[in-house]
Amino acid sequence: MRDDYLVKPVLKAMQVLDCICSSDQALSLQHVSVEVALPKTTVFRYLRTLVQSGLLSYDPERDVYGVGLKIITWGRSNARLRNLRDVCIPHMRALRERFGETVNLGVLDGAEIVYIEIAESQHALRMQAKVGGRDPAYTTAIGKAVLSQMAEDERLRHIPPKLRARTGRTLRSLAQLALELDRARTQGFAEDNGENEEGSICVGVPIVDPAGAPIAGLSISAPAARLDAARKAQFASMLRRVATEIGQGLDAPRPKMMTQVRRQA
Amino acid sequence: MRDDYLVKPVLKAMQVLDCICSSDQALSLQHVSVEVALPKTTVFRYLRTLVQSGLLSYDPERDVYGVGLKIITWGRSNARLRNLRDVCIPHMRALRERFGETVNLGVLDGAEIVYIEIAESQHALRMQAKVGGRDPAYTTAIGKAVLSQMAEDERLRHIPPKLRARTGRTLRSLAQLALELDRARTQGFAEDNGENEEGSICVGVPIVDPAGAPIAGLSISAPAARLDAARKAQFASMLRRVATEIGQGLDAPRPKMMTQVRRQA
DNA sequence: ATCTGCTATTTCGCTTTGCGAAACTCACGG
DNA sequence: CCGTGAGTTTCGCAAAGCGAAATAGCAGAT
Repeated sequence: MRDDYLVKPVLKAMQVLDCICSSDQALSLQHVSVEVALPKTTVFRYLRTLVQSGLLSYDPERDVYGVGLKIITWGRSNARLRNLRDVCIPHMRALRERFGETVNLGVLDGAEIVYIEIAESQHALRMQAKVGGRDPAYTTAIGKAVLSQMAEDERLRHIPPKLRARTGRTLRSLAQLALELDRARTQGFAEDNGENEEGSICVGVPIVDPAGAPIAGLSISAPAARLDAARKAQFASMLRRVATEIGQGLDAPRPKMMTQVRRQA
Repeated sequence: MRDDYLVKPVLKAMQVLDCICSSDQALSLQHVSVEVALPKTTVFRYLRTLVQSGLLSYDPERDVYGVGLKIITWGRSNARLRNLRDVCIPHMRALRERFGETVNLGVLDGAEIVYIEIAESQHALRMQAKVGGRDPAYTTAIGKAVLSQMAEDERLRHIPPKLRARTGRTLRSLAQLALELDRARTQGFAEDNGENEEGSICVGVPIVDPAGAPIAGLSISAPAARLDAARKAQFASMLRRVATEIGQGLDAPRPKMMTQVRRQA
């Protein structure tokens, strides 16, 4: 969707917002200004405006801007994902209880997988992804599972032009990746043998909605030491069963809309 | 912080964003336009711009706009809160194991308490607040605990002019509330006897940082049937112990800043 | 105490560019 | 086949966003 309808102040303000929200600490005007490469005055105005809107918080003591609480509220309130999450959580908990390993739910965003729910293993040694965290799609089991369900052209839009190696095992070429995805599609699940994180193995399956679109992926991850071939196969078949069940339990892709207006201006 | 430096396009775009993010379903242009009371054309431009920035998602199939994934990522990445959460979570889990009831962590935002972490009871009958959810400060144990630590003038800025009754028990007058807050301060914990949710009882304590500012509150909630006076007292004393420990474990309120610039423009 | 170098604010005039009414397109559904 | 109601595009005006530069405020250093 290219566009001549972009409002520049908003675009720039969103850059500023992104800069602050992506940082792990509150930032000063100066800092933000150089980071987004916009004039100090401009950034100043945006920061004030964003604070006013409740998206950012301002600490007058230290003259720094941080993430506002409104965003935290929002982060949890995406209907489509909440629905997905609500459906998946019980299954994920059950899988964790049964196998004792971490279960991850992720969706594709551009070329990245975003984890939207995680049921953590109770083992002391466990994978530590975070809800909201991201990994390249092509290095993860979830990502590969989702990609494997896509048509060639669609797929390419979710793979970066340059495959960067995260570990020694990361696939380097598109050809290798295509092969791997084919294999994943035929066998019904994808694997990640330490391609994303050294020593961490994942088995992932796609979740496809009733219309056949792969909208998310489910995986179980564990340290290589705890995951031999037999256990991996067991995980895979269990994941597949769960994923198809979930897929059928999802809203058909045409929910109701626009019943009435609520809030006032 | 009143301001003459507000950029109107940004302000209005944030209204649009808020409208979508606060809704539990994706919304059409038309819908948003009437809800925020801005001309169709204007809203159209903002929506496009926000999609472009990755804050909103667009479903061309149904012509509706929803919350973008970026926001979910952001929601989990507030340094100050993450720090607070990281410190609190183990304690909260421990409390839940020990007492079997739901433990809530909330911070004050304006006149509301926002729950930023919850350790849920395993009882079938349990309180069901959600992370990111909000309640008026003056009706909750966490809110009252936090308010009780504030000076009179500061406090007033976090109490709405009109106290609306959530249940038959909700305090109706500022005088009553002031009395209750005084009691909370002297006894070191606050109570909510079904004032926020019928049949739900809470015990809450403030978490104060090393500088003495009440930055959050911790509470245990349970159905009235499971929470007699003795158990309530037990919870309160345990909560107080935990809260002081947490308070001391927090960053002293003057962290380091602005070491160097990272991302490029 | 004064200076110095930093930062956040404020001013100000230019003209960019955001605005929204109205015209247009397009897909349904009667 | 035309009406209805949605999203999209056009267009000309002047509101208002812009950013250089001047100012103020606050450190720590001299």
